[in-house]
Amino acid sequence: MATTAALAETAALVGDPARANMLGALMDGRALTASELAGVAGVAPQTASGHLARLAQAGLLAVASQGRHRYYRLASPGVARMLEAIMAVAEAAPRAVRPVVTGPRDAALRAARTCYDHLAGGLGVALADALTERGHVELSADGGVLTDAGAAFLRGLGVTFDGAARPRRGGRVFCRPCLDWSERRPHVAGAVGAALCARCFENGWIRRLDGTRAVAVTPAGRLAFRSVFGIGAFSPG
Amino acid sequence: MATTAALAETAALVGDPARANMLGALMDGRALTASELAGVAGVAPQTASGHLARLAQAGLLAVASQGRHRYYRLASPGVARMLEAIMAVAEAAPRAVRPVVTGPRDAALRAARTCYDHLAGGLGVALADALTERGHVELSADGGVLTDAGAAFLRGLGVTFDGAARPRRGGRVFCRPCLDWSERRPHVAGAVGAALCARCFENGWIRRLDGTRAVAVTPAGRLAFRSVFGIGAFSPG
DNA sequence: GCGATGCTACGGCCACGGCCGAAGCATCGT
DNA sequence: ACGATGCTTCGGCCGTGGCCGTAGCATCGC
Repeated sequence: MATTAALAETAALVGDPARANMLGALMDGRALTASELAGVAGVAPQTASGHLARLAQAGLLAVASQGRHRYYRLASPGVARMLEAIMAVAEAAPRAVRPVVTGPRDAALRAARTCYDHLAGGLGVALADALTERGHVELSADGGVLTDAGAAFLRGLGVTFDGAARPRRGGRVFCRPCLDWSERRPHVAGAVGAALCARCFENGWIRRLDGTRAVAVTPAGRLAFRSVFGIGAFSPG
Repeated sequence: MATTAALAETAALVGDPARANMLGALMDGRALTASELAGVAGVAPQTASGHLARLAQAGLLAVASQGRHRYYRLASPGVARMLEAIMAVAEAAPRAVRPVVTGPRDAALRAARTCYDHLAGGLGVALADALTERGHVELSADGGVLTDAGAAFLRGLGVTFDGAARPRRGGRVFCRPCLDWSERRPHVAGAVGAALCARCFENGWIRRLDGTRAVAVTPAGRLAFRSVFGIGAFSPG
């Protein structure tokens, strides 16, 4: 069976620590230069170059040359989903041998971060809880849906999603649940999650922290999340 | 960041051809013995034993001793989803270098097969199309839902799903869409897909083909799929 | 009890692949 | 035009890990 060979090839690409570091750094959906990726991977530029070429050729990364820089990003949302799925399994693994001291940077990641195109961590889960509590979304392990009330609510916030993601013939707007690796609970992903996240950035409610996936809630955002969603403090862990 | 190390470890486990063959053989949800898995992997028993021990320790496989046999199976649906996600990315890769002669066995797999606990391939997609056409389910890339009419329809067929999977407070029954690697289109997975698949086996509409994931449609099944779902012939490729 | 079967543990062989130094091209700045 | 920067290619070193032969332990059949 030829298909398991392809399975092994793709998995082996992710299975190298240096490449895994690169992919992890790209999971927030941004594009990074080869040098930056060499830095996060902890390898020399020429080593990183080889890794990036392989990842691009395999269709995991897309590359855009711009001046003398080359920007690499995840080739598709499917790649991000794959990485999520692997991390979910890895996280579920018996942790016996790995107490893992979670440093301060890790704490920031757990509090609030982006996950390719949507929000995750404590903030992401709190938003999902608030939306669920008010009947705006319904989530389960198998899927999720944005209710009519939820659609109206988000429209009121100025959140817009392209019509491409909604099923033809006036069906429902689905929102993909994404299992959070730190919270172990689902949060809102898919087109709805991406649009909501984008709006939060536009409104200045959150901003990126240094050069990582972690995001910080601004003072304005703190007010907004409290008044709009009823979120006071969200669990940092 | 410690999390990318776990990502790499898990991916590396899948990234070996022998182990990938084993995992692929287990994707239909059955449990196989160590010897059988050594056979599909094409390695000696002692080599397979080492691989299986590593996969089990990492939480990818569950093992049950029974007499002098040891039965290995996927540890959770999450592992199956991870493998699906990797195969989806691998399948989307530029195929330039790989014309891949699809043998007769491959053709049977493409026509109809199980995917952990539900139906995939030509039959799975045809069922999803029929259910969608009649308004019984709605599917999109981000999620899916079983309509009230669909729930009644499946109840009439004797399909039963446990209440655990349905969200609390009388919400909708979701059905997870699973991107088919051969058809490149979504089919019905999740709790609904699993229950429907189980019912098809119970009714004798389909049966397993030799020792693979492929299934054959019985004469009775051919009649049933035509009369109940309006499926005449489903695409073999 | 005895051999056969299924599985696992150990040891050594070997090769695939990651790593960097050196060198070669592009592009940008002045 | 010149050097500096960013990226890639090539070549060789070396360690990790897959592989099987041999051996050891449990279970089954008679």
